[in-house]
Amino acid sequence: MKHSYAEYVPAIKAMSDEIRLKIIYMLSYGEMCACDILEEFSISQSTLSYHMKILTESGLVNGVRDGAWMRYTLNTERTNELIEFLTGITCEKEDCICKNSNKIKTDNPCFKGCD
Amino acid sequence: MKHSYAEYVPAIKAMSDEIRLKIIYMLSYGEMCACDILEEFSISQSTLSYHMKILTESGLVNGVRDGAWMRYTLNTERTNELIEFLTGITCEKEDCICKNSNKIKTDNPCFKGCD
DNA sequence: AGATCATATTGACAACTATCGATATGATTG
DNA sequence: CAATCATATCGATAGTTGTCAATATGATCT
Repeated sequence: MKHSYAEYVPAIKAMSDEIRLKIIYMLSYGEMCACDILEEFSISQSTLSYHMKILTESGLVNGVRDGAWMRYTLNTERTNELIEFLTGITCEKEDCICKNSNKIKTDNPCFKGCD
Repeated sequence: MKHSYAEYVPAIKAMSDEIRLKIIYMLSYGEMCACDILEEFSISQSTLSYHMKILTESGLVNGVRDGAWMRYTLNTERTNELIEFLTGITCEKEDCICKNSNKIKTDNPCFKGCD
């Protein structure tokens, strides 16, 4: 497997913040505009804008203008790619999730594999 | 699903660095001592020690003393848990990896699911 | 015990991050 | 077009990060 670690660093960095992690989770339920996201946090509007920029520039989140609003969605293609990457680099050998975690195996119809 | 985002932030942060990502990948192939890891990078010994501390304190990596050496292994239970968490928060709805990525589904015997 | 090897800690420092209030931009609405 | 609403950018600032050289600790081996 060929990995370009540096390529994924900005996306991982984008996820390494509690606020941004929550935003990702919120967006996993569907599209939201900035003002709706803002309501969920006690941060200033400029701070949210900063976080949204990091999320969109990392590719994890798509933002499109809709009139005065920004409509944000999760870029699930990108998040899936990231999870595949992380699965790949952590899951090479014997202790792999694919052999040892029956929990996710039985609970989830999604998890596909490691290598 | 109940998430404690803050709980995972240190581990994600630990992965948000190219050097540490590579170390994780190297450890996925099996145990290594600090001096072997050091050889793969052009950083000072103290800098590696700093990175290993972040990795072990995040729980992603186990370190045990073996005489003068430190033997490091990947904590796959923890990495699996993290991947399950990330899968969970990004994979709630329609565009989930479980429905759309045939690649990982067919390639990998591991990926289990989302929710 | 003294020398040596492997790793950790310390102190310094430049770069980066998260935050805010203030201000700017861009769109909508009267 | 003026007012207003939604979002972005700017400047300042405190805190965090990654790095190194120097030093300390801890183990091994004469």
